[in-house]
Amino acid sequence: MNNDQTPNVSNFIRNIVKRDIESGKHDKIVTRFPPEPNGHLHIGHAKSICLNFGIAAEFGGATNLRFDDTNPLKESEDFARAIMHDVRWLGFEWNELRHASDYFQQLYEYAVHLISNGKAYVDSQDAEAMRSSRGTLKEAGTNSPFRDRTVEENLDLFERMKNGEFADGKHVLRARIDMASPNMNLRDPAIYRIRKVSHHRTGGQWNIYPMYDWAHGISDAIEGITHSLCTLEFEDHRPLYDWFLENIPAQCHPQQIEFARGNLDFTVMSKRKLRQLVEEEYVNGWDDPRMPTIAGLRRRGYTARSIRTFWKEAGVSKAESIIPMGVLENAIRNDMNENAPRLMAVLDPVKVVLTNYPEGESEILEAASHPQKPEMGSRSVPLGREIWIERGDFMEDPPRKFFRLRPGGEVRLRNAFIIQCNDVIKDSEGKVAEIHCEYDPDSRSGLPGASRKVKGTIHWVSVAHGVRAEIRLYDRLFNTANPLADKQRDYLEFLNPESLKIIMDAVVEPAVNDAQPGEFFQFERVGYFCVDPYSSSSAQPVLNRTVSLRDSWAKLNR
RNA sequence: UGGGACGUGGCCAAGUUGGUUAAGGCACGGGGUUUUGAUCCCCGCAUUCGCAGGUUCGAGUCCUGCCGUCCCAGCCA
Repeated sequence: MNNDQTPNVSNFIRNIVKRDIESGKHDKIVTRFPPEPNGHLHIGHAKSICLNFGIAAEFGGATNLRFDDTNPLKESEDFARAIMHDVRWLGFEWNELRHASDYFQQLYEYAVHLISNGKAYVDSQDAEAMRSSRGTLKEAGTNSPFRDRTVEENLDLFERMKNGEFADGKHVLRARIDMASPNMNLRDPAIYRIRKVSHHRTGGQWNIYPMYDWAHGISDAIEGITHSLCTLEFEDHRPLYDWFLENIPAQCHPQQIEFARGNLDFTVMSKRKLRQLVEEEYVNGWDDPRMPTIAGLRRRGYTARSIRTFWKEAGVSKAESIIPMGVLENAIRNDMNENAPRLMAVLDPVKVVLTNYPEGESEILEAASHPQKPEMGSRSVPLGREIWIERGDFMEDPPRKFFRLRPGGEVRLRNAFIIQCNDVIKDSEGKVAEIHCEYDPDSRSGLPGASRKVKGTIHWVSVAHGVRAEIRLYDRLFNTANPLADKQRDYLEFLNPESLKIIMDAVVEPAVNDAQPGEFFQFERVGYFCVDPYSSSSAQPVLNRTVSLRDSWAKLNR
């Protein structure tokens, strides 16, 4: 239920694909995931990845990874590498790796074809003139004075654009469609612009670069894509997508289908904003565990499976929606609950002395790695006369229904003994410094005396054996559900100042020393944590909190 | 009367060409098990599908009108 066994939910795209296969329109489907290599992938891209790769896999088709690298000003090989890594990490392998830039020559030839048929022309207006003659949403645009150049002149000019004879912005190639169209995309859209800059893959080979609309559909056609899935904002571009393919000798005509992006609350998802958070150092890089990027989620401890399951359960539709962060958190909890070995860690330690425990002695207890899965084995947990417990697990004057330790009260130490509190030692400020308890030797886990009913069970770590660790407590990046809702205020004002709390003196049971970077655990009664892949060392383990456990006690006290 | 789309319980979302009682998940409420106040297991949770009319023996599914929300005026993708 919390793995890839989750049944596929029916959605309108799957229905279209299914129908196309049953009707024989296609006997094999081909999809593509087409990121622009100008930033890192985020959880929203994961939806598209899961959809494109998932649906092709389900129907025995193939999916290409294609970089939409038509704007050399913004793109880089570094981003491309990071994207490939993230796609693979998510668990998908592409059929072929392609680039829009692989098709630059073909795209150019098709443009010449368009010009030759009088369907495109070189416009020499400047950007400002083009903008003002485009009209408005309610008024038609006006034709460019260059719209009726001869085919020969257009051909000549376009070739010279390609050859680098003109400066950036001097001319642009436009499709000749309809300046009065109610659809702004059809008002003679630009298809080539001059950019005398080096491209990360084609170098200085080109002085002109195709626009998205021109490059995308043709790339789809070249690759034999059957279903070109994209987000809702491209709905208005579909008539243009189709117009282009109808006006070139394309070998196939893919169907563009739009679906709603996936949004999450308490975060932002635009590449521009994520880049700002990184560049202005509101976070520590693209892979900061608070970021909704794939890299951030990975470092936070999210598994690829949990992300896949999350999107599978969220479904795909055309209705714009914002999914609560709690749903994503629930996905990783389910995965971790199933697969995370259990350990004990004390985040806010207070010392307990077992006064009837022999001085200088200790013992090794065996504790199951998972309460419901004996096959996951066990680990050794040392216990001595002094242990750390959570400060919050003791109260001198507790409220009703407090099941933990109190003066005179009994509590079970997880995997160990039942103890009873006899004395409380305080420091000069009245803060609890030490709690004195007696333990019941007959109540050790596994012994008959352990079956005694005790209201509460708390976790603990031996003072003599515990390992000091740095623990990073991550919380939501923003303190409001929709940081963009308030148009008067900048979204940065809603950054949660408590999104990261660092605890330097937490204590973890020694089994943590065997942990590898990236490995995850449940710290019982606390939450799910993973070993930070970069900062952690055996001398000073660093653990990131992925997500806390559900806490109905805390909820009750809210 | 610019154009394009969307509107099913708190949040997602399924609803085959109109046909008996509107899936499922999350959240929420109640109960049980439990050496994690975790997990797990039961039970409950829309007489109603943005609103108003209409067609029909029968409509969330068809028609008309209205309301609300989102997208489009980059030589970005």
